[in-house]
Amino acid sequence: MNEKKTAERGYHHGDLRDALIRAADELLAERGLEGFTLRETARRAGVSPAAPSHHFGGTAGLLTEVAALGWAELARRLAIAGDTGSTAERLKAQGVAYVRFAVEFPGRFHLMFRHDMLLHDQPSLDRATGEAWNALERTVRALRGQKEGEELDAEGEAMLIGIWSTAHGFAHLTLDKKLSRMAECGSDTDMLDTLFPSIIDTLWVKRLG
Amino acid sequence: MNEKKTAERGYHHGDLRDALIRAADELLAERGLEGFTLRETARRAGVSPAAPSHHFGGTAGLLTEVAALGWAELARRLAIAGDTGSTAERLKAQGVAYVRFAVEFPGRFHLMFRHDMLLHDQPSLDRATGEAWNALERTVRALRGQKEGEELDAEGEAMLIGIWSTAHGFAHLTLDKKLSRMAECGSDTDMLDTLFPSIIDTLWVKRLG
DNA sequence: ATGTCATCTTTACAGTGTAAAGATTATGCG
DNA sequence: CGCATAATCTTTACACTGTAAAGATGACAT
Repeated sequence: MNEKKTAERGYHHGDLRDALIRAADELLAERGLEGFTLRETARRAGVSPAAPSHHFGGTAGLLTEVAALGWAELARRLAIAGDTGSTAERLKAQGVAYVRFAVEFPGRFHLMFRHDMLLHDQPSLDRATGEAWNALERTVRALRGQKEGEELDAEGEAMLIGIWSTAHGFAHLTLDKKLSRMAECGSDTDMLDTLFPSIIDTLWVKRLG
Repeated sequence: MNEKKTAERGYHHGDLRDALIRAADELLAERGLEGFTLRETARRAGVSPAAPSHHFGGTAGLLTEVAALGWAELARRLAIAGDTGSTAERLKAQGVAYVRFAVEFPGRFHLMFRHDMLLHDQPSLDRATGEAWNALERTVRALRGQKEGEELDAEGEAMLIGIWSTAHGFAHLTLDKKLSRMAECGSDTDMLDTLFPSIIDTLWVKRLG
């Protein structure tokens, strides 16, 4: 670990940029987005409160990099989930993977959608977001028997945004503990493993054959 | 308006509790949830920074009352939307009403689901939340031809949480500007009036009617 | 009228993000 | 090698935040 204090380390950390991103991500995992502070991140990296601003311009700059990592990880999982099985099974697997990601990393997940906290001129963020989106689009395209090249038709677009909205809404409602009161499922894993798949079935699979 | 300064008003406001709730709601409407501060709310009500804590215990207590009002307003709109038309049309109308509420009052909407910002032992909040929920449940029950008394069956519950998740996710994605990049719809009203209804159609109406 | 109690203010404290200026070290160039 | 320059990090300072504690005020019942 690179946790030396200033006295023994000197002024130059050597890998501060990455160390700050890691520290921020860990802090997010421990305390959630609302427990995040820039100063605590700096503390964990063993530097002064103003050090992060030099590398990222400010809080938003640092969080944008963390969000980009989150999107990349989500894209990776969606790609894996959309890799095997029938198209209907893939769609369900991707939905489950989406919600699972949100439940496993609530801090990252919330951050990724906080438009007011991120810098949207950052190419790293845009690219990672696009990849996650494409993973879903590929499955819908396959479901509708459309080639990679041609533009998705209106109903395909409705399906794409529809499935995303469903998974996204379910994830948010789960994290905000709005479902625990009405569904007799106890834990969050119950929700993920039984309730959500049954919703996808009811909404999609049963009707697509 | 009850905006007199301390000098001319004296110590007792007379209606401070309600005035603070109104001021908080307006501040939420103007600057969003992230722009909200307790001190600014107090400033607008013309009282000292510590005055609100006496009535609400702290920030969470005040916001809980505002959230309860938000839930009540949402419940009112859902009840109206679920009042006329076929069951399928009612379901669509309630979905649209849900998203419209979110787009019209982003601050309220975000607050209502911020589990970490609200006091959940407050009966006013619980009651208002339950009413909104019931408005949706009534429609799903009608859709499945079930009486008011009997318990909703598994598929009905899946539909209920499914439609809610879809509307909720779509609302969030819209507010976080995640849909504008891919759908060729320009404004948020476009999303509401054309894109979202088409999603509901694709997901529900076409297959139930 | 008088004491009690709710209401609001004042004061204070530990936090926060970040701008500005200073200290230190790496690095490229003669 | 010697040295200017630039990059990196620290220090200091400021305007905020929420809220706890203690003091001031006035309404109200006895």
